[in-house]
Amino acid sequence: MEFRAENGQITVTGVACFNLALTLDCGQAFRWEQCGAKTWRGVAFGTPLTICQNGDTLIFYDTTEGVFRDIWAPYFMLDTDYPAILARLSQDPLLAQAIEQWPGIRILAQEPWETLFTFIFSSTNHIKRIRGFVNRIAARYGRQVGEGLFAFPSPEDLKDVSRADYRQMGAGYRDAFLQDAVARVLSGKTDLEAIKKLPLEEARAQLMQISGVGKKVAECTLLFGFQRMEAFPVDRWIERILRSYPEGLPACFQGYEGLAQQYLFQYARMNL
DNA sequence: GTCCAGGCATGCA
DNA sequence: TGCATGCATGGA
Repeated sequence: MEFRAENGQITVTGVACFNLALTLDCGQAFRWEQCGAKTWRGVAFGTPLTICQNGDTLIFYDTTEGVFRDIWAPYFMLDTDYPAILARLSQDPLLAQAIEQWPGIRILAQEPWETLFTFIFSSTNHIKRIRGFVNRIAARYGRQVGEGLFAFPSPEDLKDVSRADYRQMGAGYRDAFLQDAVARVLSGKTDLEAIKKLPLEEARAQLMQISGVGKKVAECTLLFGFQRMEAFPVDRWIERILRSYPEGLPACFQGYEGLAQQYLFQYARMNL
């Protein structure tokens, strides 16, 4: 990855296999808004960002080299060799088709807590509604970090939020789930830092101790929040597309099932 | 009005 | 272990 810093912005050139709009809007993250033809605005790790893509060039506005190195390069996985990974996934004909149709979807390295919380809310919800709820939560309980921009609230920030509060904000029956997640993390019963280091099976089992977290939400948390590329969330859409794989997942997915899953998710939502 | 959504917990066989 | 059902809500 090559980049240069000037005038308070970072310009990264020669970025291969990257589609900013698809990556920010494919249903893995819910806090990015399009604010121009090629420009998006959002917050991650308590840090606001405006970002623009022009071909294979990315421009990060109002940031510094330090913040770029510490937060945004890892968040967008700019050092990951996507061309090599996608070439391998393309050995599968259906995935090759999905990649050709929607090239440049990347996995975002999101915060574990935010990922866990938002995917607990995601069950039997549309992506649009998830976005609305998550942004309401951030605006009400998160620290303001810019004009109309809020950090996602920490478990500490949410410690006094009642079930009635969650209901009032539209959580529906998931109110108790969200409260349980906050309580477990605050009490240390769920240790997200420790889970990060566990083997996949154990990490999943730990997450599933939280009420409202089943296998699918756990896999989403592992994939999007812990960068476990071998995690494979199965929702209603993936369930449908799995009929195309009666023998199970192809060997070429090995180690990157989660990235393959994100392409299949896009393919299924747009084509089925 | 009807159907559905990045599911899960629970009860029952 | 596997299947059926209820769950809140708003977008399409």
